[in-house]
Amino acid sequence: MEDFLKKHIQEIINLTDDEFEMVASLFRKQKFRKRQFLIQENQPVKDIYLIEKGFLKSSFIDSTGKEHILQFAAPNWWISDFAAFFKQDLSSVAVDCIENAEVYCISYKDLDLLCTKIPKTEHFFRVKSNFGYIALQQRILSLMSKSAKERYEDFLQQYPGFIDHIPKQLIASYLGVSRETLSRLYS
Amino acid sequence: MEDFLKKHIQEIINLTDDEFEMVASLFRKQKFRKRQFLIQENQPVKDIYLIEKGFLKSSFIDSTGKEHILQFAAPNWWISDFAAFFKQDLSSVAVDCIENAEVYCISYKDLDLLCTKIPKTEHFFRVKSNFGYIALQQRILSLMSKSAKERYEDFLQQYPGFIDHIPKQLIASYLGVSRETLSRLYS
DNA sequence: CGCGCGATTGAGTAATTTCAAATCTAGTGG
DNA sequence: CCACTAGATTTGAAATTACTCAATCGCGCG
Repeated sequence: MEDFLKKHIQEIINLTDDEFEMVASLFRKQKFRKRQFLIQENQPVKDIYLIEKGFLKSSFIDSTGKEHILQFAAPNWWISDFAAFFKQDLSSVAVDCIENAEVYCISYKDLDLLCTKIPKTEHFFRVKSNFGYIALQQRILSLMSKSAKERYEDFLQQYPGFIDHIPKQLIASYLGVSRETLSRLYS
Repeated sequence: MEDFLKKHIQEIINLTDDEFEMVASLFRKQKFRKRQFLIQENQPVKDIYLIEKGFLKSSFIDSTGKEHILQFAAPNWWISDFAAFFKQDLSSVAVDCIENAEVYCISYKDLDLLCTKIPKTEHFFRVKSNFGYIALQQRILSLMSKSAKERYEDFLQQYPGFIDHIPKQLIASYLGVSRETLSRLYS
């Protein structure tokens, strides 16, 4: 039934059926429509979300009103305002749907409970966090050492499935350039 | 004896004396001198390092030969080529000392062992990883949404202890601007 | 004292932004 | 099925920002 969840977790750890029962019981399934917000600015962040279907983004509006994309999320990716979630603070980042989406979510309390009851799940989330860290580090290096064109080509190569689902202006914002500049890269 | 290590870990988890014995037995203490490398490019990365004394940096040399600072590390900070370490791959990042340093290090195998034997330590490293992720996310936002001057002022405010230990040209590289630009900010 | 390292300054150049307008496209309601 | 519209992309031109290259300056350490 919760086949998606099971497969996702078993890419990293092995769980018994009983253990998985507990895991599944702590996740809730939710559906959202395009342009709908999962998290808006300045609100408590209860959950982190694992995407089963659809595309989402997390973004930050700066003091001049410009939107900066922190993250895209495709199926099998996690998304939230992780800073606010882990510090149990108010959000400074918004999360919304680029396409209709179906997600599994888990609350801070339940995540904590899960990690305490089943240490293997704590391992799962440590590994996920490590890889998230590594990905962000790569992105910082890319922002600092590469031209807009190189960053765009790397993006296309690294996430070939994204281009068909995400408007170019959002990709521009993710890459840290204006949409005009991105548009001019191949002209 | 390993008082530093104990204090550092107990900021996040509580360990019994026996548990701490095991922890301490898996860390090794090392000393390095200014300009000495802990990790050089294209080598296996055996360890991650917790700084007791001194200042270090991790940096990446791009295709044009320019150095980009990924991270500084002061006492109580961890440093390594985390990407290479967690993927057990060759380093693409170098780690070296800005000042003479004393560090505790632990190998991949021992870290794994520790997390398996004492689940609380896995929690410790998950929390550390989460906070590392959050810090990198903040840095990405800063790189994308702020001017060089704002980034510099944020840096000074966020890490007031660093300015006395780290040459401005390295700070410039960390902030993603040329040393000349940083020098011109207040003129 | 001299050398190496770090910081500064100047001038010209390259890259990207901003603002404005035009064009293209996909989805929606009639 | 078409027309309309909002969203997305492209293009142009001017302005801005930061970079590069080069030279100079300052200083602490051996």
